[in-house]
Formats: sequence, structure tokens, C-alpha cells
Amino acid sequence: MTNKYERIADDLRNKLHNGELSAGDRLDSETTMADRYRVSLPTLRAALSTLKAEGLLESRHGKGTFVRAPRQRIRRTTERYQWEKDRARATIEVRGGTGASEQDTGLTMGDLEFFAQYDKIPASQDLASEFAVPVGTTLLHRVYRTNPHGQPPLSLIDSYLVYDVVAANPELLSADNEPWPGGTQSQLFTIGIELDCITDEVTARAPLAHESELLNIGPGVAVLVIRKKSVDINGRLVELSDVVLPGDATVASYSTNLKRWEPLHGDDLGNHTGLQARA
Amino acid sequence: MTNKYERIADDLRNKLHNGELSAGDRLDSETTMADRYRVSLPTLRAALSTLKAEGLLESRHGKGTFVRAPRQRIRRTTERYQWEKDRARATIEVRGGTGASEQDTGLTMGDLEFFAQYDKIPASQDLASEFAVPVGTTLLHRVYRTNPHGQPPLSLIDSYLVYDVVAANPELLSADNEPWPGGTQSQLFTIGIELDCITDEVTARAPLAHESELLNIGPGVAVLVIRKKSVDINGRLVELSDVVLPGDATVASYSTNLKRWEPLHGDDLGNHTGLQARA
DNA sequence: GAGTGGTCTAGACCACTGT
DNA sequence: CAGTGGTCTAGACCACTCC
Repeated sequence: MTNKYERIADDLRNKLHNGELSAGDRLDSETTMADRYRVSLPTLRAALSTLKAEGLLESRHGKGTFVRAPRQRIRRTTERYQWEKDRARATIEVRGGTGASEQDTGLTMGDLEFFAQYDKIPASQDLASEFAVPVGTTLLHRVYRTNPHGQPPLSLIDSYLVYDVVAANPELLSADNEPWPGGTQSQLFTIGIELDCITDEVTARAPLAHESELLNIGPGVAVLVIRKKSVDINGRLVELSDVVLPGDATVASYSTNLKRWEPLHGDDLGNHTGLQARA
Repeated sequence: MTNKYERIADDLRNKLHNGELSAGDRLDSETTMADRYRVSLPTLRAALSTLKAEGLLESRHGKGTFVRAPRQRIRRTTERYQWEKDRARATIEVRGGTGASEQDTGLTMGDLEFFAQYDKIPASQDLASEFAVPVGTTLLHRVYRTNPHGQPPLSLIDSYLVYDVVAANPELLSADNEPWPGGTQSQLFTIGIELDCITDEVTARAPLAHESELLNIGPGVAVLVIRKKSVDINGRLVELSDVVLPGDATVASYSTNLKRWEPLHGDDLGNHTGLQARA
């Protein structure tokens, strides 16, 4: 904490916590703050940039630096995986407006603008080993963006399938049929695939340049990256999605239900609650 | 991409991807690279800092800037929640060296140095609403750090319990009894609490200054934050942990098993696979 | 046009690492 | 000691926003 810019950042963080600065407020201009703290402009900007990375501040070019309102967090649960499976075989009327978007954002179609784009790519090392196919195997690559009405996207999704597998139904090869009623599991049903298990692998990292631009977050705001792996009832990975979500506007929720304890045996004389082992 | 520092960052990113630079390599000094790219030193440093934020580079004061070896990722699964519950009531001999650390890192005690610290705090607004108690209610605050043998910690854990609830067993009020054999669920068992469900709420953000220092990650490398909520069989939240993990060295894995489809009724004549609703 | 943040420069001094 | 990255300064010019 001997650094000037960390001290300034701490000072501003305090003002945010104790309410001296609150959501939407405009800070003084960079030059006036630099004067006030008696530091040079780049030093003050270093302080601001750490706060921007933490998602506390946001600066708008030509207007000023503002206290960021804590973003409404989108809750992403796994319940919809089962929900989607239950509807995958429903009639077209029931599947209705339920698109692939919902599967990964948890929002309903009515709230969303939908964008999808398909292309064919050769499997990279990474993807080839995930799908257990040779490197270079043709994959169907699907890109999804879902924006709530003109706002920046809530998620960037790159979905991959083995091309020869989905080619069994040519309707699945064109983005023109998106949003597909019932989502990905409904698409897979048309080629006889039933999912058994979906695993989310969650990591965090700094956004790439194009991600921070698309998601409209500062270059320092972290993103949550979910690699979603869909395995069918034969134990084969059939679909893989990399979902990129703004870290400050998302919470991924995962519940684990635990089995109830069986009654303990009366004749078991061990030490079940204490700290010391018996001699 | 018209910025100089982004172009430099892209150029270096390419060299990393095509193998021109590989893990452990030392880059040229900042002044040399600034000359080569014909930019000023601060500009070149801006390029490096974005790559450091992405976890691709790491600089060591006085030595140079190095290509970071992709960190071994620790896999954090939820299986150990059930595993821990199964052993919570076991004899002291069985619980053996299984400490609270394991619950949140997935490593075994043998690999770890253990640090625990307890104190009493009044409930903040946030925690009070989580526990459904009045603001200011006394909580037991437990801090855990678990280092693999002299290395930086893999996780920073802040655990909270309602003080009056755990006070039923005074042994639970002192860090001297850590690591408690069998972990938190075993501790809770001594005061008659059985867990029913554990929910992980996962978000991502930039690290705070002390977090990046403790975890030994650059100030830009994102962290994964897991708020783990343990609910007992009466539906009451009994324990809450905020777990901070280095984003580039962790993958949290969550599996959802799906129920098998029932056979479809033969008399159901709807459109189950096509795209068009029937007139 | 005045004020704002975004980018960039050309230096300076310090702290840390090796020999 | 020389070389490295970490911090800091005092400017400059540009792009954007609002009046």
C-alpha cells in the first residue's frame, strides 16, 4: 500500500462503501482529481483503472467517470437442462418459442433478440480430444448471441457438434432454422440422440478484446467462462458449448442435494463427535 | 484495433499461439521491445499488462518478463459434499486427517499446509439477509488458507456461522481445534445439524489487492468467487462460505444428471420433430 | 468551443536480481 | 555493478460530448 495509486484507489473505494459516492454519481474530472491528490494524471488514471477493473467505476468518453450501478445479475441455474429435456419431444405447438437461447441464458424468447451463425471448422487439438475424434475432423460451429432488446449481449456462445453426426438431419445444418423450437436437445432428438448428463466446467479470466467490446464491459472486468459438455446415454460427448458471461452481471447457481443420514447403529462404540482418538 | 498497444498485444499473442514463444521463455526487455516496435516504454507496458491480465505473461522484478506455463488447474467438484457428509458421523479414526480444507479445495491434508483463524463479527446487511437474522447479529467468522507445501494458497475462504447456534459446542469456537477431523459437516453434526442441500453461486471478478498478493497472481488475473450456502434439513441456512480461487488455476465442475425419457404414446399425433406447426 | 476521457511520448528515479 | 521491471512525472494530441 505504499503506492500512490493504490492509496488513491483505497480512498475512493472507501468513499464508495460509506456512501460518500453512490451509484450514478459523476466523479470529478481526472485533471481536478489529479490536482487534489497531488499526483500526475497517469498516476491518477492508474488508480481509476483498477476500480474500473473491479467494476466499481465506468468512464464515458467525453462525459466523465461515473459510479457504476451494481448490475442486475442474471441467475443461471441448471434446472433448465431438465426442463428443456422434458420438452424436447413435445409437439411443435408446445415447444413454441423456446429456443436454444434460453438454454444458456435462462431468459425467455420474448425478452431477447436472437442471433445465430453456423459454419464448419476443423477440430482443434482441444476440441478433438474433448470429442475423442482425430484432429481436423469437421465440426459444426454455431455462434449465438442473445441481446435483451438492443442492450449488449448477456452471453457469447460458441457451440460445437461433430458435423457427420448432425448431418443425419440436414435441417440442423443451417442457421436459417434458428431459433429452433425446443432448443438443442430438441434438435438432437431429431437425430435420435438422448442426453444423459450435462457438465458445466466453470472458470474465470480477463476478457479478450472482442469480448469486452461485445459484452460492453470494461477491458478489465472479468468474465465467467462455462464449458458445457452434453453427454448422451451412450456416454458419448455430443455437444460442447463455451459460454462467455460478464462476471459482474452473472451468477451461476449449482445445487447439490445430499442423501439423508441412516440411523447410527447402537452397537457402534467409536468416538463420533469428539476430537480425541481413544487410546 | 487501431491502438498501438492492442496491435502489439495481438502480435505477441500470435507468437504465443504459433509457438514462436513457449512456456518459460524470457521475452526481450521492455526497453528493447519498445525500440523494436518503435513505441514508447509506457505504451509497450500497456500491451504487456493486458497479456498479464490474460494470464499469458508474468514478469519478475529484476529478472524479466516470461511466458507463463499454463497453470495446472485444480478441479473442484461437488462430489465431495456428499463424500464429506457420509463421513461426518464416522469415528474419529475414520475421519482421520480429513479437514475442512478438503471440503473446499478437493485436496487431501497430506498435500496441504493449513491455516485457520476465528473471530466474531456483527452481521453485515448482506450476510444478515442471507442468514435471515437482524443486521448486527453476532456471527462466527472463520478464515481458511490452504497452501500446497510453501506454494501460494489455492483458495481464500471466509466462512460464516451464526454464533449462538455453534456456541452449543464450545469446541467449535476456537481455531485451536482446526483442522477439525471430518470438516465442517462433522462440526455441525456435534450440534445436531444435518445438511440437506449445498448451493454454489459462482461469479467472476478482478481480484482485490490483497487477494492478488495472497494468491500470487498478477493484479489483472481474474478470480472465481464461489458463495457456498449450506442449508440444513429444516431449510435453514447454517453455513455460508465465500471461496476465492485463482481463475487461471481452477475449474469448478458441476454435473447435472437428466432423467430418462418415458416412451412416447403411440396415439399422440403431434409434430414432434419437424419445424412447422400443422395448420 | 470548452471540457472530458483515451492514447502516447520522453524522460526520471527506485527496487530487485544477477555477477 | 549493470540490467531488469515498477513507479511516477509533465507534458502533448486526439476523439467524443454537450452547449
